[in-house]
Amino acid sequence: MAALQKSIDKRNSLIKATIGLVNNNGFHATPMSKIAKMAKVSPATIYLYFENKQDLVNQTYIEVKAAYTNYAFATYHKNMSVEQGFEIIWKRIADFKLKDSENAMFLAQCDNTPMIDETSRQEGIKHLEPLLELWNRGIEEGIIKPISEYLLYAYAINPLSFLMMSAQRSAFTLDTTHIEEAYVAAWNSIRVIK
Amino acid sequence: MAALQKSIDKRNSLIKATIGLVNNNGFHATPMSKIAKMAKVSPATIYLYFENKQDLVNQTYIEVKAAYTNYAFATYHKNMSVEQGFEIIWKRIADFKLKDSENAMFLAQCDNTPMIDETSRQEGIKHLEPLLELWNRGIEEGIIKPISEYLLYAYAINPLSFLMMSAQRSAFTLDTTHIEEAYVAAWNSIRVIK
DNA sequence: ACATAAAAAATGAACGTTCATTCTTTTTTT
DNA sequence: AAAAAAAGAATGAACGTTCATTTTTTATGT
Repeated sequence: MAALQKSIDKRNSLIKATIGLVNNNGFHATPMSKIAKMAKVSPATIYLYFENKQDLVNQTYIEVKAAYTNYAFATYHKNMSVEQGFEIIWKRIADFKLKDSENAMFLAQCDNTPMIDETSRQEGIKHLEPLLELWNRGIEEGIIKPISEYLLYAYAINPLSFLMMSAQRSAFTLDTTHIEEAYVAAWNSIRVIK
Repeated sequence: MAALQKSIDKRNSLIKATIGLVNNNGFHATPMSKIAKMAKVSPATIYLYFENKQDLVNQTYIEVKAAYTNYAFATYHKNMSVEQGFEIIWKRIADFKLKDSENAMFLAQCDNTPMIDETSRQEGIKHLEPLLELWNRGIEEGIIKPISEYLLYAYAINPLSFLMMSAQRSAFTLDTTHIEEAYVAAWNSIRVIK
């Protein structure tokens, strides 16, 4: 195998191990030694790919966040109507959180703890631009309530994280009916009701 | 001062120190030595009040959760209409999260990490009974959508946590206008729209 | 093609530090 | 004076990171 590919594989397996262990134990309860063991690598090798533990988790965060937003916006185009655009993006996000719940859980933990550097967090937010643009367009067209983007996000998108966490932790199982109901609730919370 | 009162004070200041330090640094990055220092107590003394670090944080969680739900349901009575009841509880919760953001942040972090024992988490959930009862009544009366309590919570209550965290972390400031807008969004997401 | 030497990558063991917890002594209360 | 509470110092384990060596890869000359 080409040396470059081997390097990429090793880095990927380190990132994957980090996600798995942090999900189960939290940042500070996952030692580098365990990450190394899970990735089948020596602890010292991690430091060839990452500066230190903080750098490893920052890079993991940015990478997972990029994969998430790529997936979310993959089928969206700027010439769609606001309703269409919102439904498509919302359902892609739901899809990601259901199917790729390992990654989704990791993002949720990062977004709710002081685990990630502030700069890396900012970097992650940047990727959400298309959604903010869509909302602004919706507000201009009188379709979406003229409220802060924080409120829009809180009611339209974030509840999906909560649902995913509930499904992970309790006996609650998220099926397609729930997703449709959740979509209706999301849309009703942010649209202008006449 | 009475010895009993002194004991209570010492325990309270340990719990307060725990909340402050965990909020800023996370569970595993707050050493017992720092908690002791902030509470003006010897590290050894902590072990007279709590079994170990995990027990300290579990008890802190349960105590804060109880204060939260007490506040949330203080002005609610079972003979209120569903609309009234929901508005009153919702706004009390908003009030708590705004005014007592230290405690609210602590709960948010506990609820989004593997920091708390599963049993303590369950214990915390119990206190929400009155709200679940209200929702069931709302569903029976055809006022609230007949969907899972997880969905109701995700759209009606949890967004407030997200908003509080955003306000803490970014330049975003939550004022009374936002709260009213958020309340309308919450209600529209869970009520039956005719 | 192949042997070989230089370079790079990877390793396991070791280091210094930090932490939760305990032990022994001192202080405070009864 | 006895008992209880509190203290600071000590302990052992675990951690992130680095160091000295070994293994693997790459480049070179035949």
